[in-house]
Amino acid sequence: MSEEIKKEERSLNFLEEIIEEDLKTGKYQSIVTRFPPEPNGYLHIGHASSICLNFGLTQKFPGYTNLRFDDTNPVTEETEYVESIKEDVRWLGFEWKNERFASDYFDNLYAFALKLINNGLAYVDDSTAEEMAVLKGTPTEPGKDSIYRTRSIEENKDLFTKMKNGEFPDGSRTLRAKIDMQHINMLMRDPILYRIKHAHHHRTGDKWCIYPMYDFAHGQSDSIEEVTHSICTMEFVPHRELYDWLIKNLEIYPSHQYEFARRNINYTVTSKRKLLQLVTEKHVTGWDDPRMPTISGLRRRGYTPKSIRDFCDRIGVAKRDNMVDVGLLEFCLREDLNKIALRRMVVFDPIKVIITNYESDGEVLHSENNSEDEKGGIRDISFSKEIYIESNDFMEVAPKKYFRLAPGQMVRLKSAYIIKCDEVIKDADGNITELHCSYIPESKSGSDTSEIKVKGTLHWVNAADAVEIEVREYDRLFQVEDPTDEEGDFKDYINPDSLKVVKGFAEPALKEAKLDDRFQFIRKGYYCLDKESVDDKLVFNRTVTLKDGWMKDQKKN
RNA sequence: UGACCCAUAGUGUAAUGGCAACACUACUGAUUUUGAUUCAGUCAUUUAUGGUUCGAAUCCAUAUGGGUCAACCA
Repeated sequence: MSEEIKKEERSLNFLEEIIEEDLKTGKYQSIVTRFPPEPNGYLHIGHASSICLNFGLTQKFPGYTNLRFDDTNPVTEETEYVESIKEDVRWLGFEWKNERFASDYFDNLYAFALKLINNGLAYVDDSTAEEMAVLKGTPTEPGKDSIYRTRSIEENKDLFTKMKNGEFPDGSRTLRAKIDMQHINMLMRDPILYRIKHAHHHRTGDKWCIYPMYDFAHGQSDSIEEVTHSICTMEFVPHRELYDWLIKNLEIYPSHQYEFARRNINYTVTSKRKLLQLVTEKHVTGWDDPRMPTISGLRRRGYTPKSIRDFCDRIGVAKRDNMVDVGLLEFCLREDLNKIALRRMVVFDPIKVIITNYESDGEVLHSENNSEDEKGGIRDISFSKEIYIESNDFMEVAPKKYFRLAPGQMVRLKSAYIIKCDEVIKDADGNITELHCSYIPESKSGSDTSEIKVKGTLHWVNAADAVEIEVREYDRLFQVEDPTDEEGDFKDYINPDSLKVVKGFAEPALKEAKLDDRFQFIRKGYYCLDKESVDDKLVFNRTVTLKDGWMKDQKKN
């Protein structure tokens, strides 16, 4: 209830305001949005923002959202990407009303082109790409008309038909809109509508050898689907004039384009071209490498859909350039994981502890799966005379306010007993080999009558049945906030320590881990099973560390 | 050297002519069988200058700064 109120009270973003106004004035009874990926790469965190926006709008207001693949360039697009995109959108928690492809509309688009030709608003140009570039002018100089601009309607029709019929080689001719070569907006200087590409299309096969350009497909597809609010990023602002020109001259359903600023996140890149480079040049293991900002990478890393949706919600939408701190993404992640992750104990860099006064063969203790979740239940953990603790949880010479184990100092073993360090055992070279401790029998977790107060609680594992696991510790992929803004190649700034593979000794309960489980290795971080994990070699990914105030203090001093 | 877009704490978003708000980060402190979580507190004269107005982050003008536009990519 209180959450609902909070939602209602939250102010609208500029797109929601536009929509609310459109609904209020009766311009629309309901709205239609679309998420329009090109199937030439995997979706990344930037797309998640667009997905949440487009689908979120039609959850908030009456209407629906289509998934439409912008597949007008057969040489770069593949079915593999279509499938991954669908999987990612679903995983994020959204369902589209209609699944469409721009290629579904190739016949309509061809007819639209004919209509423009018939109205004297499009012509076939025989210029080469180089000639066209010269005639196009520059942002500060007007362009010049092509000599083919004045062809007759009949000739244009004939030539365009022959283009379609495959009578010309690639690149030899284009169909262009006849607008204004002097136009201040470069996109209005007779933009190319169709180009010849004798290429196999992932859906239409070899039916076509001419393919429409983005500007002659996107807005038209919007219009065919009666999309009311076509939302795209700011770099398309100059395209809007052409978008509107085509809709007006084609006399088709008037969809409208609105632009927002794409979200940038520091310490990563979100450009398909750059991500593709990271994959093909093997800087990462693949599109779903847990260091990648792709949806599939984040998924494998252990991010939850909820945390990503929450992140997109929190960063909002506006029109100004931005660089969002990846720390916010991690905050959203931790917030969700804290509530759902199963607590487990794993020791990474073990040091043996012998509990000298523990006489029993061992016992089974109990620990809550998640102290944040009353319904999370408890699990068994075995305890005995020999255990491992983290070697950096012990210091022979402890500084002030060190709450961990040190000679003569007491700590609690999580869900077990309070122990005191009596003796430090070393080898001939002076390296610590084990610690001899004594335990307080009355301090057993849950039935503590010792009245001893300790400041520190350590995680530990039972030496006898600890399971060795592999842990992949991931860190940010880049060393600088904005790799594309630095001198030289962005790849020069890749963090060489973005992956560290370490060993861990886990409590046996982790053998039951499933791919969808989320764990918190107590006092360490959040982890999940990796898809490469097998029964006799468990592999975990570190999703994100726990916040570490102690470490921060240490670094300051 | 044109056109267009943008400018509010370190970061991201609010305030729609009337007390600059929320979240993250950072810093203090409390609680804690995770140095986590949780809780409490601290951190801005809204890019600049001028104008309109009883009153401006908001409207106007100019400047400054950042971004976009010259693919047969999307």
